[in-house]
Amino acid sequence: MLKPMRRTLYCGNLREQHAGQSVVLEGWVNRRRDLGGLIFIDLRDREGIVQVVVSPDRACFAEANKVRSEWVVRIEGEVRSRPAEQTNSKIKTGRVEVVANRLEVLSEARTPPFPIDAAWRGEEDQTVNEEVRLKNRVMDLRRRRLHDNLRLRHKVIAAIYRFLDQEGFISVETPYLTRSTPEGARDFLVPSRLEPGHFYALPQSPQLFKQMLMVAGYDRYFQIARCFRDEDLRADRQPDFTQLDLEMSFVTQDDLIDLNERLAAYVVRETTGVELPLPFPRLTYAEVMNRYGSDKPDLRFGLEFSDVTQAFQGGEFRAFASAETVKVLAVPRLLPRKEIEELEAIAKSKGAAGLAWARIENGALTGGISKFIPSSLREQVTLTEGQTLLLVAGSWRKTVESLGAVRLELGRRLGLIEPGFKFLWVVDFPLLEWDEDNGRWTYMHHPFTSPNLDDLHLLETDPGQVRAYAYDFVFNGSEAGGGSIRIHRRDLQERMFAQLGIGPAEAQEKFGFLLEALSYGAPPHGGIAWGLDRFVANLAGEESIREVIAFPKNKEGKETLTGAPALVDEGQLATVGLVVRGDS
RNA sequence: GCUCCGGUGGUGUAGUUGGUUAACAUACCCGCCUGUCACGUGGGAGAUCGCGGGUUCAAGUCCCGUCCGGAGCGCCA
Repeated sequence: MLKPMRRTLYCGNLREQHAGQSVVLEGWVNRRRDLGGLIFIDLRDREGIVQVVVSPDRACFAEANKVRSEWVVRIEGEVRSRPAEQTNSKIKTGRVEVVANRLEVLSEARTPPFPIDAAWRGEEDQTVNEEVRLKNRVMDLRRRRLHDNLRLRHKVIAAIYRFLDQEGFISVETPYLTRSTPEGARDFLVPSRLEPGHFYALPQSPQLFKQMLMVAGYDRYFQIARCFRDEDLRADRQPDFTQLDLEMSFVTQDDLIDLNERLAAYVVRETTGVELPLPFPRLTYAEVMNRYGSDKPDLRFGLEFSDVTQAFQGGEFRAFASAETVKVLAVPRLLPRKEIEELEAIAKSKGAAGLAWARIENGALTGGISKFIPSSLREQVTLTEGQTLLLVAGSWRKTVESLGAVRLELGRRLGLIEPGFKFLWVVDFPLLEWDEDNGRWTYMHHPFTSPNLDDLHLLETDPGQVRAYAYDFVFNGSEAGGGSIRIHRRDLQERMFAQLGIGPAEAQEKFGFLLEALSYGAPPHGGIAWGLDRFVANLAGEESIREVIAFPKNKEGKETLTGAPALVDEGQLATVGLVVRGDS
């Protein structure tokens, strides 16, 4: 009986300093190269790969002959420095190799459905259809890309804990089985067995619990919290996702912004080594909408709009003469007609009536609406040779949002997006916005957001003018977080509910527990929630948050690996008092 | 619910104005090979082109429908 071997270190951690040592390695066969009289095995574990040499004079040569990709083996051998001409600079262990004395197959493996090995040996992974990847997620997770992303995610979370602990924060867990509050997003419901016909809801965020923790005096709370929203998915949206949720008492908006940008800078430094200049730019909602047409502008490129409403006002170009807003984007290229039409389709999808254009060629405006462009336009925009002007006119909101979508598309198409991390704060959001469909005012952030006290007197008389103490945290054009100072006085919270059309009875029924908490001495407080998945995806340079989530759902909300959602048997349904209608 | 894009051996791709045996790389299987590191080399197997229908002498290719996937719109306090 051979004496049992135990792993001595990770394959990927072998270095020249280990030369001469006997080691035991356990891992997967990344690749096998059979030269006939000599076999090389690249052995892999989570830390990387190392080359193992098996020569024909060893008893284990026959075993090494059988081994295939992704088999799990244990190897005992001796570390040896490689001669200079035999080193491999593409891998960190490339200056050493392990001469095998013993090789034991721990598991055989089927041929993998797609290549696993490339990135581990320093090459680029082949792109594989995401459907295939998700169905074979275990094998996909075995690839280096996912290893790197999930470890980055861990490092981000660990850094968050270190920083917030240092700053005196306490992490508290709040429940996942909660009460449905049918405001905002659609809830996931969980039927109750003990009370058939009644339902829990999975939390869309820990919002109300953290506010109650503030009333209870915890002062500084945070949680890495899973949140659930039953809405359609996107590249940056999953039905269950992770927030960094935090809340502080006796603070102002500036205190929160300061703490959070220091946290962001710390996390980015600790995980990537990049130093973010502080403070981050702070732009008002009105500014970002007017200049970039988005409340989450991507500042990795310029291409700002100019307002030319005045120049066209009352002029001969009827479509623009009486428009509430006219905005122009001066694109530093002569765009072909076809491209302008594609951009127009984007503008129209965001509600623009059209996308007007003109080119500046040979010192003159030509094409499109060039003959209608008043000379006074030059007072707002600097025109230079080789530009294409793109113009939208209409209501303020539709104009800026549609031109904002065009700006973003141009940033991508023209390759204007600079590498790096661009953060900013968007502040002074409106408290309320008019809901066309329901003919009433609705909250922009959530109903617990405090109005800016300077605007409080307008709450009933001119609600649209009231600014909120609300702030969004934007990272490379994605909303990485959002927060607000909350209402901490019961009377103001009731006023707010009234303004939202939530009567006293309804307020009591749905939010009585919050109102009661507020009546027992609530401190001024505020907080923020970061979209952790988006934050990590941006750090990793990934387009989709599915790349930083181990077991994500696909576009249809299905988890194809295990097959969720799935039917359940009638007995299970009966237990919770449910019957599924055949027609649904 | 809507718009757009895609679906060809295990994987990644090519496939022209419709034309004969659906091509290439890689992976896989079997040989040969003692310094490779995407080893090399010789051979082999592997796709009814997502599915159904239509047009045509002839469809991977054109048309219609449908399924699956992705990007976006709506939606997401």
